[in-house]
Amino acid sequence: MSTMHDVALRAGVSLKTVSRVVNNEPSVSEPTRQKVNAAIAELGFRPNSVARNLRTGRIDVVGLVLPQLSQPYFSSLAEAIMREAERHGLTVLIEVTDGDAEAELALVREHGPHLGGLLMYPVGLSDAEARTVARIVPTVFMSERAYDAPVDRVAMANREGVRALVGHMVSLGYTRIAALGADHSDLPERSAAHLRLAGYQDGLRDAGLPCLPELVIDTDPHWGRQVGAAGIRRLIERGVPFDAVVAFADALALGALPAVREAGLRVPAEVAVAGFDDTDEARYSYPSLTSVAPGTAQIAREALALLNDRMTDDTAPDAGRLVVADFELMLRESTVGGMAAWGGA
Amino acid sequence: MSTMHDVALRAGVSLKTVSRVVNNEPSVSEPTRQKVNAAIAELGFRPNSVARNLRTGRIDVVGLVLPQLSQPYFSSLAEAIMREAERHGLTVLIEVTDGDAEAELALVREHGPHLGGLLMYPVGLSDAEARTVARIVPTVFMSERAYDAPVDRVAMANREGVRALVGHMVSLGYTRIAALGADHSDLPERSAAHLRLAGYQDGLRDAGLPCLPELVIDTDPHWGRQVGAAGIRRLIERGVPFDAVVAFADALALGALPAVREAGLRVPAEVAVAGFDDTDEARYSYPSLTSVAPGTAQIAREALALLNDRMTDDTAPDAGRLVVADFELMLRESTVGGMAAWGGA
DNA sequence: TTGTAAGCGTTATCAA
DNA sequence: TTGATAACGCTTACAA
Repeated sequence: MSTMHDVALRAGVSLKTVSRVVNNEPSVSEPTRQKVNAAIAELGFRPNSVARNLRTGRIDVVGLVLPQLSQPYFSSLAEAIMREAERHGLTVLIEVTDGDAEAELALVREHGPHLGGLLMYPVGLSDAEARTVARIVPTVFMSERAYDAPVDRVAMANREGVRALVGHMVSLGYTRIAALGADHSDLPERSAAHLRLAGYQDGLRDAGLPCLPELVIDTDPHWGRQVGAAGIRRLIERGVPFDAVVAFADALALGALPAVREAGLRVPAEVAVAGFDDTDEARYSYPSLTSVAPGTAQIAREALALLNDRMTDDTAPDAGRLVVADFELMLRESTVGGMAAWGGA
Repeated sequence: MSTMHDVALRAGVSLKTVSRVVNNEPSVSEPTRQKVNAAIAELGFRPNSVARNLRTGRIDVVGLVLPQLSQPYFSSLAEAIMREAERHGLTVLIEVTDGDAEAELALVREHGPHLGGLLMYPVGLSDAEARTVARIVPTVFMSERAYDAPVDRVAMANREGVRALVGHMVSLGYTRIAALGADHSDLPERSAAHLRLAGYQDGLRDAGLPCLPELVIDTDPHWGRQVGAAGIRRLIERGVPFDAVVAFADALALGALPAVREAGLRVPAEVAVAGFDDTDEARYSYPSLTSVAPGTAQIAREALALLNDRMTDDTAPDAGRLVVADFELMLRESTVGGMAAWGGA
């Protein structure tokens, strides 16, 4: 690899002048700039970011801490964030914690000091630990739960999204709408469940419908397909009549689909089903699944804007800022019907 | 952040002695080592990897270049590689090309020189470009196509996997087995299709069955669900009788499932279906899908072993090495039947 | 066993 | 507008 020194020699200028050109500093005459650029091109010079980072103390690498990568929501979030980071001239270093609360803090302790910033989807972090993290490195959380810590946070429109989803079902004439994935603990880490349940209640209230406890299905916190299927089976066994299912996650909804079919009910003719997250599986399931798209691209954009702000601007406010991304209702066959997923005519 | 200097001052020793302790060099007396370690602990000192890398010229960061991340195979591959890299003390920097051939080379040109090594899933790279890449940075390809270049490569057992899959179907009594996803071009980038087709033919030959051209379905190179569904519909329209489908990718198979059902055929009673890749969707589809698991964990392990070898050992052979990972047949409902995907009794 | 001095490739300071 | 020189935090000779 050629260095600035080589370029300087070749262009017949000083090291510092090359540095000026590379960094687009203003005070360089046009002829000089051209000479230097020519030398850079001839030598195929690329600035050594390691040396630059050492010197500036600034690091253009931001960490992205996720509980998993092999899960559609996280991998597309990661993709969106990498795309966005590139626009900011930042490189993303992804770290996976497997949802281990201890690993989350350990990882930040280990890598945090040598990162320019941190984007984190925290899972097991306490308020105190969140404060610790923010002290180590400029941080933005992407999380549904609130923290008692001065940390910026980007969240989904959990409540509004489900509320709109319920409204959609009501508009189609469904009235006995079940909620799948509820939680009645006070655990802050179940905030997504709490907010979505609140949205469900809002939606019913909007429509003047009662909120019937027997239609609210608590489930295991691990929102997988089996959990969704089990929830619906319980509902059916109890003999509770229902004509729609608002699942708090696509995976729950995708488990609900076969469970509904098992009972001999057609989707959406007899029972409408919808989820949350707008994962690929929702788009391609059979029937395709109506879902709330949480605005991943916007989440990425806002998260990087907030982080960049904290990384560059010392006047960033002390208190944590909260940005809630817009949602979008993706209407598909599981509520509005239509042709089969792969149906020709 | 405290530096070695601070630690040295605190421990009352020289900079170099601290360096010795940090790097576990032998010639340090036990008392000194303890003093230094105490100081390190008190100050919470972490060696600055940027400075270290600059000085040593060695970089403990390896690039991972993938066409996508938001696709199950790639995100689980990435996860496996990160896990494995950690065992080698390496950090993984993921880069996504969106399958753009130009972006692949540009990315390597841009970041390659400042990476310790490179793991790449090439898509549009020519032989010449592959040689260029390998000249820039120690590289291991994870790819089904062979390159006329001295680059190590880790591949799936494409041919053997499909061969075994056909054998499995034959053992269940299926005899008119269709191949879905074939390609009859000579394009090297379609190697996966070519190898899997060869495996299909092997399997038929093993069983003494003829290879009927009308059962070999060429498809679009983009192995998605719609493509799979379209292929099967064509087969059905032509009135070709078949009792099994070996799809060259899970996505094709997942498209085949509804297409088969559309025709009023039951899976697997009347038509068995299987795929390749063992994605999550295969595991959770309805019915769950028999598939060839390509040994992702092993691919990650071998890829890092080869790369580490090239990064550290100058005696690594000049010629490119090839490692083919073991496959595993994941037998599920779409061939062996059984309870419904989520079925209780 | 321990310490001193030099240098990795860049940017920042200050003077020309 | 340009350039000489120091410095970022660490490791690697080479001495002591």
